[in-house]
Amino acid sequence: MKPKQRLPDRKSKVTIREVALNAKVSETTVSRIMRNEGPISEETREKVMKSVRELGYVPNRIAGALASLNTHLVGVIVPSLKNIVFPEVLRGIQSGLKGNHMQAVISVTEYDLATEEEMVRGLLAWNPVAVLVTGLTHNEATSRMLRQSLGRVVEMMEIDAEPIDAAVGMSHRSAGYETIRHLLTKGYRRFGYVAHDIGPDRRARLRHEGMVQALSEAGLGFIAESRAETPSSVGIGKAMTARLLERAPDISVAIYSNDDMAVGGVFHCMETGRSIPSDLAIFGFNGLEIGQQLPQPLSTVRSNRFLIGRTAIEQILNDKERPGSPVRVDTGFEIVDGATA
Amino acid sequence: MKPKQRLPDRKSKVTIREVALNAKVSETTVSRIMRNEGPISEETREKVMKSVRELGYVPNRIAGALASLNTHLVGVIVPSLKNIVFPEVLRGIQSGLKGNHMQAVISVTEYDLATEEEMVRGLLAWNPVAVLVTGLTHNEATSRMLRQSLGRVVEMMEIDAEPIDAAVGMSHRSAGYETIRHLLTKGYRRFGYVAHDIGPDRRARLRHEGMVQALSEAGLGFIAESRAETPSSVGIGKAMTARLLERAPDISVAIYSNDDMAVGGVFHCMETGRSIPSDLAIFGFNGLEIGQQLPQPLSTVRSNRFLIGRTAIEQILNDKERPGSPVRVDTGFEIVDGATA
DNA sequence: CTGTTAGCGCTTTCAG
DNA sequence: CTGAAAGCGCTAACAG
Repeated sequence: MKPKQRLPDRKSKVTIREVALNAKVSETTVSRIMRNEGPISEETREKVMKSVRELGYVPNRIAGALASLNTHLVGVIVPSLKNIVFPEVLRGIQSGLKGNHMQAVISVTEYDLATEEEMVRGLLAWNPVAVLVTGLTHNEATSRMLRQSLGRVVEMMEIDAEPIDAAVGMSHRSAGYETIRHLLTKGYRRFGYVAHDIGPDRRARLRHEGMVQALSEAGLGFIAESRAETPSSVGIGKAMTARLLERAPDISVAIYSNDDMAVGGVFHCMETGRSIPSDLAIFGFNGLEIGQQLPQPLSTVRSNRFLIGRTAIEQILNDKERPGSPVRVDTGFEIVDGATA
Repeated sequence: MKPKQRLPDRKSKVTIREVALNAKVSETTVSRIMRNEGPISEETREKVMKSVRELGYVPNRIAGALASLNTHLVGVIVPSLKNIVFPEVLRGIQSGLKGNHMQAVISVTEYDLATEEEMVRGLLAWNPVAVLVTGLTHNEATSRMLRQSLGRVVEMMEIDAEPIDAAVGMSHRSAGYETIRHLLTKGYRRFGYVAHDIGPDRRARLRHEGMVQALSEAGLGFIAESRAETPSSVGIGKAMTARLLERAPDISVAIYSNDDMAVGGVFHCMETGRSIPSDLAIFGFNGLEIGQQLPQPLSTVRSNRFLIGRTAIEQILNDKERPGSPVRVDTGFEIVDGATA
């Protein structure tokens, strides 16, 4: 009777201990080699690396993090993945992380501050080196947690208020203000506003405020506004444009809460045979590729999403400690004078 | 001389120890309460929770994970965040994770298998409960690591080959095949193909193979193909369409590697005054919102990205152990008979 | 250049 | 229902 073959136990993890035993060195030495730290003789290194390869050893970062009190984790919280804006921020983050053997733990709030609180609590439990959150508005508990957390905290996207530690983004209020100044210069006087549900979208609200201010300084105001109660999309942009034009057929320019919505406006005009910009001018926000590739490039404001993510990471890489007083980094914006307004 | 005020040390973390001391119970009890596990008297629970709140205790998941040998981490690897497809998969994942107090660690490979290897190694070091990777093709080292890893492994997006543990997605080869069958039924005979750089995009290649097969069975083939050497985008779709039409002005339908490219094709036709579909029919892949909102809804194949992410998570939630033999879950696809072909 | 000794903060038996 | 003891796998001093 043949003895049962002893299969290698899939569950038997190989730890630093096995490697050390196998290579006949101490665990410390193996640890040093795995982290490229401290002086190691070439001979020892090779001997150890041989064992590492033979055994297929993968260091356990959990244990490492606990011992060194340093996770190389960055927590990231974005409100949505629904339009391409936040994935672009994430791309910036990933690009900044690359080569720093740091890892991103990503959570999505769906624009809900209570969810944000939950996500922040969950992230902080992993002792991340830094937490990158979206926006400067949080609920009480979230703010407290972030303030008291040990690592860095970067609030992304906007810089219109005082951050906890650092903010990287642009002034949405100015963007709104400059949008109107730009359109006034071009001679527009009859303004309409088309938006998605901007209740939870503070930055869209700030832009709107900036617009209203600039309009009011010029003795004007929006003739009509049409706001949806759903998140932004091209379809909603179409629908809200139709509604706006019903209410106020005589407006000359429609400003949109963002490019997705504005593209919907463009499509609506195409479908109803309106000429852009003579029958209706259209102005968006973000500067997405799709808008720039339309037969008539969309007039809009370019926000630098990738740069925001990238810069946020650079902030935390440049300085592991919080600055004496909160820092704001302006990644700017740019009016894109397209063909639709 | 006043004694220097003793500020609460921001760096002094509050651990389970402090809570236990403060509440005059053992650490074990605090641990049980924090995890809602085991029988605890109401009295004790309240006493402890009071201390927890007072001290602002946040359990350290690193330590917890090390002790319990269970992180509630799910590693996710996607090739790109550049178009909206993978963010939609991520949304599905996040939606499935919600309420399971699990967290996603996300990495991006930029369609590079060596980068993927690095990312997989990095992720496995955190002992995730599961790893969700994109596609069924990996390099040798990656495959080995995934096979030997302790947790579940779900390969997302395609099911055209044998997975390591489980695959969730659709058959891209069939999608390509069915696309041609559909267009043949509609009477098209003169086919062109427009693509982004599909070298690293195995799924686009599989679709192409399926198309070529169906064409060949009908005694046909692509009259012309125009492929870029860059990732997909609306702009590239425009440019490649122009190039295709130069080479073969007489094709009747252009099939695109995906919707982004196809939308570029639509815009090109608008700009050059071609009628769709009479002058040129256009067919995409993915079923993105933008395509469906065009003045003429795009004819395309709907892939269920959100569902793929969602289902991948459900797989690992349903069964913590790997199935006896690899499982394939088909999330299907659907021909969208739009107005462009 | 290498090893020894203590933990990191929590969970898990196993006893009461 | 509660607690004591023994680690999880690794790293950080500190010696040699």
